[in-house]
Amino acid sequence: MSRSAEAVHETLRHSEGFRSAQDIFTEMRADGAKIGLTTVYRALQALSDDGRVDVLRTDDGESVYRACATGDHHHHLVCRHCGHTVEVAGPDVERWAERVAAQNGFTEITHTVEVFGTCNSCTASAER
Amino acid sequence: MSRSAEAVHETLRHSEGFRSAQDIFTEMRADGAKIGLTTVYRALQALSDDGRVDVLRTDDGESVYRACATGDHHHHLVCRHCGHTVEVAGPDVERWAERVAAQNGFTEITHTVEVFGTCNSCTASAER
DNA sequence: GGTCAAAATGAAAACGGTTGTCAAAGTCAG
DNA sequence: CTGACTTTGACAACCGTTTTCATTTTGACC
Repeated sequence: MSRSAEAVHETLRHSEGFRSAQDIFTEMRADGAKIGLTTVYRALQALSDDGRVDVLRTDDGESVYRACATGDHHHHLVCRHCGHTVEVAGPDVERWAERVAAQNGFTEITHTVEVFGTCNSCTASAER
Repeated sequence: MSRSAEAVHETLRHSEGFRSAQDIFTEMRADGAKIGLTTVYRALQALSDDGRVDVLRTDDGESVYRACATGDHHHHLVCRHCGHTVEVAGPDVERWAERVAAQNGFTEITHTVEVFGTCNSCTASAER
């Protein structure tokens, strides 16, 4: 893994929620890193290939990245306001997916499950 | 709902799986329809706003559309080879999402759940 | 029929995130 | 130090999508 990929990973590890490539690039530059946008994209791709970061697509088609605590399979609970993200395991969902797939003759299952909502503190600040 | 939106909806209704905008546009043109790409995009947007078609993002960021049997909340089981799609209800998943959200103090939940796999007939043709 | 304003249409340009290009810079074993 | 190989980054190209804007169509109302 190249030097800059590590740097990108490091930046990601300090972040709370999902970040876009451009976003990461801007922050790294602001922190004085000498890195190009191309390299950030390459690093993110490499990291996600290695399963070291998770990737999500926003509704407007942007890819967003996050360094997750574990490489194990998990899903995300994302606050749509502040981006705060909780990793959640969902054994029930896995089983459900397997079941409906099998019932319909589908094999080699993969699935995407993401939950969006408003987190505690954002609810609080909205009420204020 | 405008004339061309109906035409797009009709085209979609004849399709088996999820289709991209450009794809739909090409087919309609091939069928002799006089319609512009812009209008197809606008129609798809209107239709999805009305909940008359479902939208998905492919892994490479393309939006794909499908006229679904029901306006009720449901998920999809999509064959990654032929695009064949089955609509599935997932009450268990809904409950799971509600539960993990509540446990973490999240409210106003929405979620995306899509399952990809290889369908019966594609498994068969691969073995042949 | 005719007139007019509002809505719909589509060709082309703009947009924006992402990926490709390619030459320069860095790395490292021998 | 040298040469082979890898990494980097400025910039251009790409591609799906959206915007623009002038033209056409629609549908009231006479």
